[in-house]
Order: sequence, then structure tokens, then C-alpha cells
Amino acid sequence: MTGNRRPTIKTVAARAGVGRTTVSRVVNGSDLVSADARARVLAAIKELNYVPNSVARGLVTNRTDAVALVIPESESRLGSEPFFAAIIRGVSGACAESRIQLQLMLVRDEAERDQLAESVATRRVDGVLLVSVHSGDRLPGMLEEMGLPTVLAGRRDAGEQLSYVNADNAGGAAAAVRHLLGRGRRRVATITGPLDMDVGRSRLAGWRAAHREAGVAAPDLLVETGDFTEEGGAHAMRLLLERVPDLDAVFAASDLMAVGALAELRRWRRRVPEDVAVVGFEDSVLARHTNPPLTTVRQPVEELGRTMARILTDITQHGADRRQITLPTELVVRESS
Amino acid sequence: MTGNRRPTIKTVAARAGVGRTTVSRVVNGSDLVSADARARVLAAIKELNYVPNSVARGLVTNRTDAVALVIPESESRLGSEPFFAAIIRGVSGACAESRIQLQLMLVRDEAERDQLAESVATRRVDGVLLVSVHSGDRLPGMLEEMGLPTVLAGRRDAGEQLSYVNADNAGGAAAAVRHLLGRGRRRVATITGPLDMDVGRSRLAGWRAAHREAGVAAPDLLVETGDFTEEGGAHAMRLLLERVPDLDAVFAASDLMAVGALAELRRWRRRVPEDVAVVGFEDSVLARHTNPPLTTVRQPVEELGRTMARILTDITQHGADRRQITLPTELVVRESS
DNA sequence: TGTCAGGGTGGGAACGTGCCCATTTTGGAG
DNA sequence: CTCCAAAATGGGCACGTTCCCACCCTGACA
Repeated sequence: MTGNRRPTIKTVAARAGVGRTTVSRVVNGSDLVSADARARVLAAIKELNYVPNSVARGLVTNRTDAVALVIPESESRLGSEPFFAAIIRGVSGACAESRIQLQLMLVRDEAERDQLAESVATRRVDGVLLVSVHSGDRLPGMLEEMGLPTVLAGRRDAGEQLSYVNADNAGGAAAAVRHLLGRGRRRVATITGPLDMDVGRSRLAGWRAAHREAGVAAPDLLVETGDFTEEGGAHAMRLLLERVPDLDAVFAASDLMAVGALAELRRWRRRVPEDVAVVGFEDSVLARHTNPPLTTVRQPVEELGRTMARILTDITQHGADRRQITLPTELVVRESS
Repeated sequence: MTGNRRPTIKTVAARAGVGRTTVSRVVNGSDLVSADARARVLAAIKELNYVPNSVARGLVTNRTDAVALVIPESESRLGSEPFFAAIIRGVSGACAESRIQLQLMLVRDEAERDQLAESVATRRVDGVLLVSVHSGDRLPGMLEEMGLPTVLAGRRDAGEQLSYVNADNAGGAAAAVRHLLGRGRRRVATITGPLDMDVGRSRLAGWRAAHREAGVAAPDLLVETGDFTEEGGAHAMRLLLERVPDLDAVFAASDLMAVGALAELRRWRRRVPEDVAVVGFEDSVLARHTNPPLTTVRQPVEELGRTMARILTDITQHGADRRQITLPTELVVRESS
């Protein structure tokens, strides 16, 4: 209980009978050190239970080996937790591999988001991972201007210049709608995500593309905008049913909205899938627990997080260039279609 | 594009025509500085867009204003994501208030967990938040010995000496079982959590206590051990049905196990709640989406995370003592009972 | 007018590390 | 055995901050 200070590189050097530099070299794996010295240093490290001080190291190297993962809480709160949880798992796994520290920043409102650039500057992270970016978002640009490599989960628009990892939203949506049309559905409505996000627009574009491809008309009458929430899905479903009573299928741009749609359909006494087929997007845990189990487009969310982290470490550690990657999606057919 | 370095405290001092110390005082809110000097410094800070370097600060203060949140991934993977997501939200919110940085560490296996102490030592965090601790776990003790204040989510046993925040597991379980007995159920089985965790034992103790209180026998025949997973719940339910065909209620120690139990009961053609009533524990999102909606014991998970973070910052920032807190739970009656 | 208390101020040292560069040691060739 | 290149080594400095301490200045009091 003597309040022993932690051993420093100096302590180790003295114990091993070498200079500080030699210890530093051993710790950082340089090969300019004799086998004998290395052995003595390693022994001293073990005896003293020495761990290098990453704060001091960061001061001189100007790197922290840490990245920030920024998640807007307003959107994660709404039950889309499985998505963010999977992102976090993927990111965390990749970071652990590269011995990179993960700093989590949940931003609760615009004010906190504006403050983010400063916070990130103070904290001296090596890079930033941004989830859920809206179209006109200026934050990513600001970060890159500050010299902070940034990787987005999902692009802001089709011409995105920054690094991003994306699911094949248009392709997945098209596959879903193709599936519905292929089973003889003729009035396939869609509940979109927010149209100020590329993910919302792309999935809508996929719905359109599949119709075009099949030579089926796709009137705007069949399109209702949602907000990725359960309530939003239910509300959109109601508007659609009022407007197009004879619709026989719905493609919802997220599982959560599909759940809301299912509830609304139940209220209207429409049977799923007999009267109306329903398809969601994401394949979250939810999809397996709805009644009936939900046909949906699986996106590899954990892989998405992992890829984001890998791109970022390639940039920060190996000076790689910006990269844009789109991951494939896959239709999972269950009983709602 | 001149590769302009970030301004340091020295740059600011020069610009404001004062010494480094004065700038430092202004930044840290000391009142030993004249109004005139303060104004000049603040102006310079704004002009130069200066942000203090927390790494350099950490080197001299020996504090990082960062805490680590450690979550075993093996357990978070199993669909209990809502629990961990809520913990993270609570912790993150409290950290943001105190301007504390949150470092997330998902540990995937024993090896990573063993390495954790070293990792945390290298990273120089001010304290550690540990989720999901098992009974004999030595890690918390090791951390405290290293001088790292540690707060647990859930205690290791009833005599826990370290700081922890806990839900009233025994009380909540007792309320659930009391509710079942009160509605005339006479063969109330239970699917427990892992008995090497206090949370598992305490909820079982609550089941026992409610029986004792009502003067109803609680034979071990009615107890089956689960592992907090859906499959575990289904498996335990099957064993119970084989052993006690005439059971008329089940208290599952988690929502996820209750979901598994519901599925198994459906396979056995038992109606819920007519033949068998089911109660879960946690009140996760899942509970509202089961068929029928699940009666469950709500635990304030986000509040739990928030409280953990507050206790830790009280210790690290204000030198407070260790603290043990138990948060109340609340029975939420839905249609499964 | 001289003294002194105390608010303001700034320079120096230290925190623990990586890296530059000068110096010492080693080993092999002549 | 000598010499020299290359390998091995260690000291000094810098990174950006906080804190200690010495100093200066102002104004009140004797």
C-alpha cells in the first residue's frame, strides 16, 4: 500500500541495465537490438509488470490509435437497436484485431452534433466512423478538412466522394419487389425511408427498377414515405390502404416499418400473406418473431461495421486512399409473402 | 493546404500577448486572471480556433477523463442486445454530461478478457464499468488493485464489496410469481438464469420467496436452469413439460427465455394464457411483440447504465467512496398471464 | 512617503515517450 | 593483429500541457 507509481520506460531501462532507447526499441519491435539486451529487457518488463503509457506515446507520435464511432441516438432509440448493435460489434471486432481503441459517441441532438467536431479535435482520435448521415450533412466534410479520415456507413448521395460502406440498397429492394411481382402480385405498394437519406431514395429506386424491368406501371399512388419507425410504418400503411384499397403487396424499406404495417393490416382485417404480402428490409431479429415471420432483405450489418473499421485503419495506419464499398444483400423468404 | 499545425497553448499566448500560464488558467476556469487578460485570451482562442490537447494534458495530470465500458460479446450476441444497447445509452448519456469520454470494449472470449487488465492499463482510463460479471470473477478485484475504480452492473454475490448497480431481481421475481399465484395459478414453474450469476440466483430466490409467502410448496421439480437464450428457454420449457405435465404457469428469468418458452408451448399445443401463463423479466422491446404480448418485470436498464457512470465519475472526479445501489423493478401485465 | 499584503503574471520543470544523431562495440576481412 | 564498416547503444531533445514558485505591480495603511 505504498502507492507505488507505475514503472516507466526509465525504470525498466535501469533494471535491465540498458538505456531508455533500447527498451523503446524492444517494446516497438525494432530489430536493431541484440538478443542479449532484448532478453534482459523483456525480463525486466515482466518483473516490473511494465505497460507502456499510450498517453505519453500519443503526445510524441501525434497518434492515439483510437477511432471514434459516432451514432445519432435519436435514431438508435427507435428500436433499430439491432442495427446499431451489429455495427458496433463489427467495428469493435475489426478494431480489436488492429489493436485500435474504440471511442463511442452517441449524439443525442443537433447541439451535441455541432459540438462533435471540437470534441473529436480535443480527443485527438486518428479517424472517425459516422453512422446514419443525411444528404446535406456538412459534418463529414468538416472532419476531413480537419485532417481526420472519415468513413461513412451509407453514402450521402450517389456521388459520394468520401469513404463509405453501403449495402446494395437498390439491388436488394429490386430483388424484393421482383419476388413479389414474380408471385403474381400486381399492386405492390412501398413504404419508403426518409427521402433525405440515400438509403431511403435507393430502396425506392429499386422498387421502381423492378417494376420497370417487369413492364408493370409504378404510379406514385403506391408510394408512401415513412421514417423507419414502427409508428411511421403503421401510419403509411393506413394512408396506402385508404388510397389503394386493392393493393396486394407492400415492400417496406425497413423491418420495423414492416412490423407497423403488419399491425395496421391486422386492424383492417387483411390476411398476410393471403390478401397482402409484406416484405421488409434488414433481416433483424424482429423479422423472425413477427406473425407471420417476415420475408425481408438481409443486409450484412456486422460485416458493414467491420469493413468500415478496416477501411479506416488502412488509411490511418498504411496511408491508403479513400474507398467506397457496396456489400451485397440477399432476399430471405419467410411466410409473409 | 499548407499542412498548418494545430495551434498550441503557446501560439495562443503569443497572439494574446500573455504567458502560457495565463492561457492555461483561462482554459481551466481559474479566477486568478484579470478581466482584460481573459478577454484577450478568449479572443485569441476563437481567432486561432484553438482546442486544448487532451493527450498532453493527460500526461501531466495523469488523468484521461475517459472510462472503459466492458461488455462480454458472447452474451450480447445472443439477442440480449436491447439490454446492452440500453446500458450503453445510459452510460453514454451520463458520460456526456460530465464530459467524460467513453471507450467501448467488447470482449469476445476468455483470452481477450485476460488481456483486458493490460489493455486498460495501457490506455490509462480513469475507471472501468463492467457488465455481466460471474460469481468467482477475479477481474474486478484485479482492476481495483491496479488503482482503477470499478463499477459493476450487477453484483457477483450478496456480499459484494465493490461498487455496483443492480436491479431488484429478487423483488421483481417475487412480484411476478405473486401475480401468478394471485390469479389462481397453482403449479408455477420457473426457468432460471445461469446459477453462477447473482442475477440468476436472486430471481430464483424471488420465486421461492413468493411461494413461501403464499404458503405454497415450491418443489425443485418446478425449477429448470436456462442460460438467458431463446433456445435455452425452449429447452428448459420442454424438460418442464415432460416432468410436470400439469403446470399452469412459468416464470422465465428473462424475456428471451420466455420467448423460447412460448414457442415450445405452442409446439405442445398449450394455449397462453388459458392453459399456461407466462411471465418474463426485463421488458425489452421483444415483450411487446410476442404472441400474446408478454407480461414481464421491467427493469430500468438505461437508468442502470446512467447510475453506474455517475457513481464512477463521483469516485474519479470527487473522490467519493464505493457505493452499492439497487434500482426498483415493476411488473408490467400484458396478455400472457 | 515607505511598507506590505495580495492579486496577477510568467518562466522553468516535469510528465513518459519516440526519434535523431553521436558514440561505442562487434565481427570479419586483409 | 589491425582496421573499418556495420551493428548496437544511449543521451538529448521535443511533444503540449499543468503546476510550482518567484516576481511584479497596485493600493491601502501607517
